[in-house]
Amino acid sequence: MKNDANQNVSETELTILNVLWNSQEASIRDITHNIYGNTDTSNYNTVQSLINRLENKGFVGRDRSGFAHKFFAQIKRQDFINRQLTEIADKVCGGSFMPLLTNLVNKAEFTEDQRNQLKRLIDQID
Amino acid sequence: MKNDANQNVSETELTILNVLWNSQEASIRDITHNIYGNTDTSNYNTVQSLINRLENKGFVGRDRSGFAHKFFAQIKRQDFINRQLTEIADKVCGGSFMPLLTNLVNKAEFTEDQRNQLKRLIDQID
DNA sequence: CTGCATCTAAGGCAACTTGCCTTAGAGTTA
DNA sequence: TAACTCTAAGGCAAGTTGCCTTAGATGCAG
Repeated sequence: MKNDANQNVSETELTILNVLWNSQEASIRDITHNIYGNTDTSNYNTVQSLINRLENKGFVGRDRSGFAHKFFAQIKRQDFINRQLTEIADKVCGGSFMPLLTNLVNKAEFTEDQRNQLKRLIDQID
Repeated sequence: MKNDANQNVSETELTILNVLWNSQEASIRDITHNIYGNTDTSNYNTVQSLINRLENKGFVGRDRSGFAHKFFAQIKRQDFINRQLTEIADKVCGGSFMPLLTNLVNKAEFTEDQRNQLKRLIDQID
C-alpha cells in the first residue's frame, strides 16, 4: 500500500469513482459488471488494478470485513468537483472563480425554476 | 508538422498558453524569458519543444514573416475555460452544469458589485 | 565578406502514467 | 476434496512529458 504521490485521477479511474458515487459501496465484481456489463477476467483484473491505485491515492476506502472486500468513495462528488474547479481557476484564471462563473451562466440554458434557484443562491451569500 | 491526435494540454504547455493569452504575440525567447526569467539554452529548447506540440495540437499559431517566428494563441482563454468546464460536467456530472454552478456560487465570496453583476447575467438569459 | 550569434528543424531520451494482463496462493463452498 | 472466487504482487507495452542535442539556415557587426 505505497502512498501514491500522483494525485491525478485518470479517465478510467474516474469511471470507477462515478460508480462508487452512485452506489455507496461495491465489490470489484460489482464495479466491473457496472462498467463493462460483464465480469470477464481481464476486465475484472483491470478494475482491481485501478481500484488499488485509487486506494493508494486516498480517493477510495476499503472494507475488509467480508470475503470480497467492499469499496467506497472517500471523497464526495461535490468535493471532487470543487477540486477540479479550483484547479482550473488556479491554472487558467490566476485563482479567480469569476471567469468560470460567467462562462457557466452565459452558456447554460436554464429553466425558469433553475434561474430562480440560482438567484436565491446568490441572495444567500453575505 | 504531424497532426497530434492528443488534444490534452499539459501543465507546462498551459503555462505557455497563459503567456500568449497575456501578450498577444511572442517569440520563443519572449516566452522563455517570461516563464523562466532567463533564456538559458535548456529552457529555451524546452519552450521550443512545447510550442511545437501546442502548434501541432492546434492551440497555437505561428507567424513566419520575421527571422524569429512569432507565436499566438489560437484558442481564446474563455473558450479554453469552456472546454474544461464541459469536460468536468461530462465526466463527473453526466453532462449537467448545474452542480458546477451551485458549487461555484456556494464557495465564492462576492463583492456587492459582483453579486449584482451575476444577477444581471442571469436576467439576461432567455 | 567573414565570423559569431540566433534561429528553426528534427528527433532522442529517461521517467512517469495508464490500461491491461499474469501468476501464486489463500479463503469459500459444493 | 474439487471447483470457484478472492487478494496480493507485480510485469508490460504504448503513450506522455519535460528536457536536451545536433545540424544547418539566417542575420548582423566589424
